[in-house]
Amino acid sequence: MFGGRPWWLPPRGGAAMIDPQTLRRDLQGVADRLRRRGFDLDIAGFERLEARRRSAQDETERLRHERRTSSKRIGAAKAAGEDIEPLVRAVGDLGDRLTVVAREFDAVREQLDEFVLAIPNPPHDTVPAGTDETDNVELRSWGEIMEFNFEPRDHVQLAAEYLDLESAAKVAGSRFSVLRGPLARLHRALTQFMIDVHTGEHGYEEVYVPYLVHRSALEGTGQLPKFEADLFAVDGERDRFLIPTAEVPVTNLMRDRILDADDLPLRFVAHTPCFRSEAGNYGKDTHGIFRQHQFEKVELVQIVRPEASWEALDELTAHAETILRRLELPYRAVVLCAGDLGFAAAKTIDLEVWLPGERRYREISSCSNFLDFQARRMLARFRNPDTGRPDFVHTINGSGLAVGRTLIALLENFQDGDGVIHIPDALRSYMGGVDRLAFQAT
RNA sequence: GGAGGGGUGGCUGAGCGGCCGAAAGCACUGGUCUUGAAAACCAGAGAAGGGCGACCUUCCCAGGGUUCGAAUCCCUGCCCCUCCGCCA
Repeated sequence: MFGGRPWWLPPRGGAAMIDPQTLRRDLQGVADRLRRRGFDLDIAGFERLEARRRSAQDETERLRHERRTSSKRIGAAKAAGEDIEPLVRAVGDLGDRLTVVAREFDAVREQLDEFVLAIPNPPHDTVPAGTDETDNVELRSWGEIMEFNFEPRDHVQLAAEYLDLESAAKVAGSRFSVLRGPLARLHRALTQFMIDVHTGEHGYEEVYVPYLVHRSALEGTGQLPKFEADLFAVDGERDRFLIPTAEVPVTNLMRDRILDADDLPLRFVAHTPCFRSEAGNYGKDTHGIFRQHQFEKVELVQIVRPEASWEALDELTAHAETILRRLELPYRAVVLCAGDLGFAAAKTIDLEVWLPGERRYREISSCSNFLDFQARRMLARFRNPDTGRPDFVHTINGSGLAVGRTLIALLENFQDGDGVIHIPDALRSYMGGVDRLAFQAT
């Protein structure tokens, strides 16, 4: 009614993340769980806002009720042919008083929305304690780490002939890459292979989605409002951003919907470029194409009923692992500790592939269960047949896999010391049948 | 870019400044009937928020305005559809 709320924002009340009821009922409990991930919830601040909200809402609704009943009475009197004037006069400055308190109510609500939108998802109980990646816990590992009888090269050395970082820098700056010839084809082959496995064997529906999205979509999945610095905004008359992951457009397909329970679970796979400004990562991974402003990713998204989400996380993680196994790439799965969790995730399992060039495991996929955190923000619901009422769905996603990093892993793991890269069986049909690529390594 | 027409509940679709949270149909839930199901008939049922509760408030694309009172009237924005032009 008052205050400019941009059209692209979700309806008020949907703009929560933690269930506001839970927040009010068990503020201390929520604060305790959030502390595990290093988030300090301002309890006193919240209670102050809540107190203001309560009185403002109370007064607003009381005045509205009064206006409603008076107006009805006037209508009835008019219909009966009576004199309306005294009744109209009795209403007096009701409208003005209502305007004042309603403005206060709106202002408080806006502050509450802001407050609540900035609260991350509390970690699930099974998430290990810890503050950073050194506290993550390995769950399992797979594959033999290659022992070379020569000094393994890294991907930049191996692919030098077809990896043109100078040209990329010339046209776009640092952290961009140009791949040529067989390298570009290998990159494309990987993408096709991944999508085919997920659609053909894992039951995912392939979707093609926008690479530019509204602010509201990013709020829905949790990248905004807190992490605007990580995104590329597009200058122009409207608020649009390049997607940092396909998770954003794909998960938001369910925005503002009430799904049939029979339609769940939904499984989507999308191949998109991803754009990240990598602000705050200035000195990190500057070598090669490991960390880029633009990269390709095949993303898996599942929309499931609440009771099915933990099983779905394991399932989706296994789907991503399938790609690594088919490509014969050694990897391990680690569960992120509370302090290393992303803003919206309740639990995350990272897949880390072995990179001989660095002699260590590096992240190649990140699979998360968001519970109803994202669903609540974007109003994604299903009609619960048990109650007949709409309930929030749970959302899960993960990379299956990051294509550029898979390319790195392939080059580094399957080098033979003479500039020859062996192509794993699973990929050969996508490479026109060739089983090796010969590169002029430096 | 030019000209028109529209945005109403899970979906389709009526709607007079007060009797409209909103007809009707579909879908849904319960009941009758049936061995069971379907069909038919009867009944119920929108969403969000607040309150221990009786109950109250909000919501007809969004924002603003007129009015005692707005789904309905006015202004602005967004989106969709049709036609013309342009274009991959």
